[in-house]
Parts: sequence; C-alpha cells; structure tokens
Amino acid sequence: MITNHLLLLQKKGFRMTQARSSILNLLENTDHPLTATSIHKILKRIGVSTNITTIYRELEFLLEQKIIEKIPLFDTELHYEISGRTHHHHLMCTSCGSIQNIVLQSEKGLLEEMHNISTYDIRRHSLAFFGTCPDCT
Amino acid sequence: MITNHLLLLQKKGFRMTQARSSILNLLENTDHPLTATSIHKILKRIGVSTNITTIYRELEFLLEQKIIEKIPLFDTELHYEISGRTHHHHLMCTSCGSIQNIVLQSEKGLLEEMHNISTYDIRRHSLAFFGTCPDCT
DNA sequence: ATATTAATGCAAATTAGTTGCATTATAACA
DNA sequence: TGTTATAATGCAACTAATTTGCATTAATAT
Repeated sequence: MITNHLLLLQKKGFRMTQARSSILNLLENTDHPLTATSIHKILKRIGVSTNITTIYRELEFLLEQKIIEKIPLFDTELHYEISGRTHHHHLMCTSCGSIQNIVLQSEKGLLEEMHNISTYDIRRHSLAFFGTCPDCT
Repeated sequence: MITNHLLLLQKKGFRMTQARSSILNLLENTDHPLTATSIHKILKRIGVSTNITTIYRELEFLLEQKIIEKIPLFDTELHYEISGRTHHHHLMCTSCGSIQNIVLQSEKGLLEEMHNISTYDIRRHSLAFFGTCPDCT
C-alpha cells in the first residue's frame, strides 16, 4: 500500500523501498508504539525479511522526517509510533507489557501551567501511566 | 553520612556497605534522576571505586525496597531517583541532556479523568517535558 | 539502457544491562 | 575478641539493544 507519507517522501527525493513502505505501513496500522525488534519480528512473520540494521536506520530516518515519534517507556527498549495522530498518551501494563493509547480531555490546564512556569522552549511531552491490566489482575 | 533509608534497611537486616551508603547519599543529594553509569562516574570522581555491576545490583535492590524509582526518559539509558519526594515531573533539554524537576499544581483533574476512563489498576505515571533549555537556545 | 546515489546487508564494534561463581566483609553471637 | 553465616562484591563472560564501516544492490532520473 502506498501511503501519503510515502508519497511525501518521494516528492522530497527519497526512494520507495520495500523496507520503508512495510515499516511505515506497519506503524500506520498499529494502534500502539512498537520497538525496533518487534517491528523486525512482525515483518519477518509476514514474509518481509529485512535486516535489523535497516530497521534501525529507517526508524532514525523517519524520526528525522518527523513522520514518527520516539516514546520513552518503562523498559530499556525504545518505542516508536506514527506522529500526527490525535494527541494521546499511553497506558502500559507492567505485567504483560501491553500498551494502550489514551485520549485525555483535561490536560490543557497542565500544559498552560507548564508553559507559564518554565523558560524552556518546550517542544513535546510524554505522559505514560503504569499499572496492571484487567487480564493480568 | 548515615541516612534514614540506611537505618531502615539495617533494621530490616540488610547491611550498611560503602557502595550502598554512597549510592543512597548521592541520590538523596541530587535533585535530578541519574543513570547507572552517571552514578558510577560520579562515585569514581569522589574516590569511591565501585564496580558497575554492584551499582546495577544495588539499584535493583533499592527499587525492590521502594527507596528509589525508575524514570523512563528520552534516551536508551534508564534513570533513577529517590522516591517519596514531593510529587513532581521532569523537564529534559534535548540538546544538553540536563534534567530538571517540576512541580505542577494542575494535574489532579488529569489523574481523576484517567482513573474514570480506565479499568487498569494504575500504580504510577510518568510525565516528562522535552525542549531546549535557555542555555542551549 | 545507463548513471547516480539512496538504501541495504553483513560483520564487527559499542553500549546497557545481566548472570555465575568465587571471594570478601558486615554484623550477629559464642 | 574470635568465629560464623551470609549479604554484598568483583571479575569475567554473556545477552540484548544499538551503531558504524564498507562493499553491494537497487530505485529513479536522464
């Protein structure tokens, strides 16, 4: 499938390759952040044999292009997700590791307060909740 | 220096060692989260030569004892800080990597909303802001 | 078709974190 | 004050995550 992101990249002079399109496709059709190794495994399972190095390089490239975002969570591995979706946060089960997206209505005040008290040029934030999911309780 | 945490551990039957007391002391007197390697470097600099393995093991132990907390931030390395301080969040400069603590008044509504919409047993959350600090602008 | 160079694969290196095992040292107690 | 039990340590080797160099392949413009 050829997505808007892919067309945009092509317009900028970058190439449309199997690795690029399948990684993009996977991230676009997954509703929670993925790690490099999980992307690697999923692609292998569906018959796209891509080297793990390529995945790391592609993720770095997509980050630079601001097509994806880095999500710091509780473990050592970094997670990635498509940017530009409805603004949301994450809820992670510390028992099974599953991650869910959450949309919160009431964060406006928090961000305002933050911008008032800080002299930093704040570009983004990450908010994650940790607990046990119903299945693991 | 012998701290309350150390005395509490002694009361529980754990020993007071140089590694334990210096790691605890460092975390207690630092106002931002530290990584295992940064702890290692700082201790070396002040003349406490502790093996990095010991630091990892001690951090794991202090986590189990709920004396410290794990802070997921933007980079690959995990950060740790003393628990039980005034509830706060973090502001990280993506240019120089410095981290600052932030106390926000207006997060109550957010947490209430979160507990209302979720069926998870939520134990903690982490909120971090990322941007450029005045020095790096 | 061909040329340019972006993208890839492989191997090797680096960095973060973990594990096994023998040794050391803290603290309890005879 | 010694003796003892075992918590804590150090070292080496290991695993997992990520990065780098370099030669090769392949996407696109001409």
